[in-house]
Amino acid sequence: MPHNLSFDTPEALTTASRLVSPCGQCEARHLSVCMGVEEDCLDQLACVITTLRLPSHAALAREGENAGHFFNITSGAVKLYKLLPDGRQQIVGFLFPGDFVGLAVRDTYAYTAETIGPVMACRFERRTFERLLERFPGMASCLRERASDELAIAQEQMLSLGRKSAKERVASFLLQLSQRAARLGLPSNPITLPMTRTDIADYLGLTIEAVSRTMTQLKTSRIITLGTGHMVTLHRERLTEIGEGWGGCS
Amino acid sequence: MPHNLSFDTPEALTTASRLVSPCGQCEARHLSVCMGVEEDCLDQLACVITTLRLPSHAALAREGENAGHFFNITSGAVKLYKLLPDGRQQIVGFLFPGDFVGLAVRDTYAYTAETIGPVMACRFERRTFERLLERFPGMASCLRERASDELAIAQEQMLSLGRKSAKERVASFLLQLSQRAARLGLPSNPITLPMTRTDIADYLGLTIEAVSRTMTQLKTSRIITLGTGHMVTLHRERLTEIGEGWGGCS
DNA sequence: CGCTGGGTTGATCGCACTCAACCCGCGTGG
DNA sequence: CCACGCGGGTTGAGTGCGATCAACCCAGCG
Repeated sequence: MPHNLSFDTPEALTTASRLVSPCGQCEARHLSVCMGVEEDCLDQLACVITTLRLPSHAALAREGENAGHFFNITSGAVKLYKLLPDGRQQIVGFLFPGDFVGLAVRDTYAYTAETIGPVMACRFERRTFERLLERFPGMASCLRERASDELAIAQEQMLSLGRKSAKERVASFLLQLSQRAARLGLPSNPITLPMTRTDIADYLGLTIEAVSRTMTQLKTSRIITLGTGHMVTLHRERLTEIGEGWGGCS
Repeated sequence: MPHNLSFDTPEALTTASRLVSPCGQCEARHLSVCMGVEEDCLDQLACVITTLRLPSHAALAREGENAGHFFNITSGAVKLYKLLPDGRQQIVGFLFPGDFVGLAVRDTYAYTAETIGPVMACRFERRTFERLLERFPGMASCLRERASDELAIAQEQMLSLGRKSAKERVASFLLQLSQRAARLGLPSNPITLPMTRTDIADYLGLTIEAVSRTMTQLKTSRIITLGTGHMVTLHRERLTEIGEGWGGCS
């Protein structure tokens, strides 16, 4: 019996390259395609999944806590952040539908995972999930690929944080969001920022003021257009030039 | 017939938690322990491995090139770095014996991997390696763990780059090196820095001058002691306090 | 109506960057 | 033998980018 899940991005579920959320029976097809699981084994999956419907600012996992679960985001967005004792905060990643919480985890969570707006997610018992991976090598290799992708994104982010100017960081961040939107089957040019300026700042290693100033600077330079809501239109050529760091001081 | 490999860190090979370098026959025992490979399948591994003996400043992989190989470091140290068009450089990781080059890679290398001093490494054909992973699920899950570890390190580094002061970055870097030395079976307190100040700067998102100043500042504060060569003695308590960012302005 | 969260803009400050000089050890060659 | 260049490192003086502090705007909401 299919339940009434509503996906923000139905297109996401049709891209075979992504490991999408196996919530119950209704995504059986996708599981078999994406995770290398035979159709007749799906019941084993369905019975170990808990479907979560979360409000804004809910914590899926907390830094330092015992890592008992593993999540897959179904809809909405999640931020992963680390804290310093005095309250300084660094967001180490944003997760969107299809992404996993718990890839970089051994025994305790290394970060707090908090929802940005309402989120739907699938939750697995960690141990159960490990056993599933043993049974279904396709799932395991898929997961390995995803971990690789995350690592590549993290390394790109290290480049931003370590060597790029505020303008370059904002530019490459917007382009990154645009790419992720495209991968989710959403429009890649007028993009929507699901997170606040504070979150962007905490991701880019800047202050909220610096982000705000940089955005208006990009706006007045006609490199982006700020629309209603959190819509942003990107003028790719010039934005790419800046984001990739072509000696840009301008 | 065992060949005359000399390991910088023989102790490394005895820690079952690490996936050590399977160069030829002589590490058969470790393979079977660490990679979940049956002893009688080792020939399959041995025959697809190329043993490399590299000088200083040799490139194992170059950013943007086709990712044809997969490496495991046997001895020495390697830096992974990304470049911006105008020459700015960010080191995204240091690799030591037992570590892999190519974890975060899909089709092309996302970084350049360059040796720091003489290095010995094992090289696999990428496709062959993928096939091995299919045959030996133990290897695959081991690799997944390693990717997770790398990701966790990367996230910790994002925190440093985004939110820590120069002093805090240097402190946590030294502590990180100390931990890695311990995992390799080397002394964890008087540690040796295998890399230059320039490399440290490019890893920490600082300039060489900032690194130098910070080191002398830590030295005059009696928090570290700079010895001969590239030896550094750490005074853990205070260094940890700084490195973990306890509001430290002092 | 006031309060709050999110965002923008202005003025000033300070940390790390930049530019520069200098030291040391080492290898090379006249 | 010394001169020289070079890579690696340290130290000093001045600058600038982004942080900090502060004021303000706006929309939503009880």
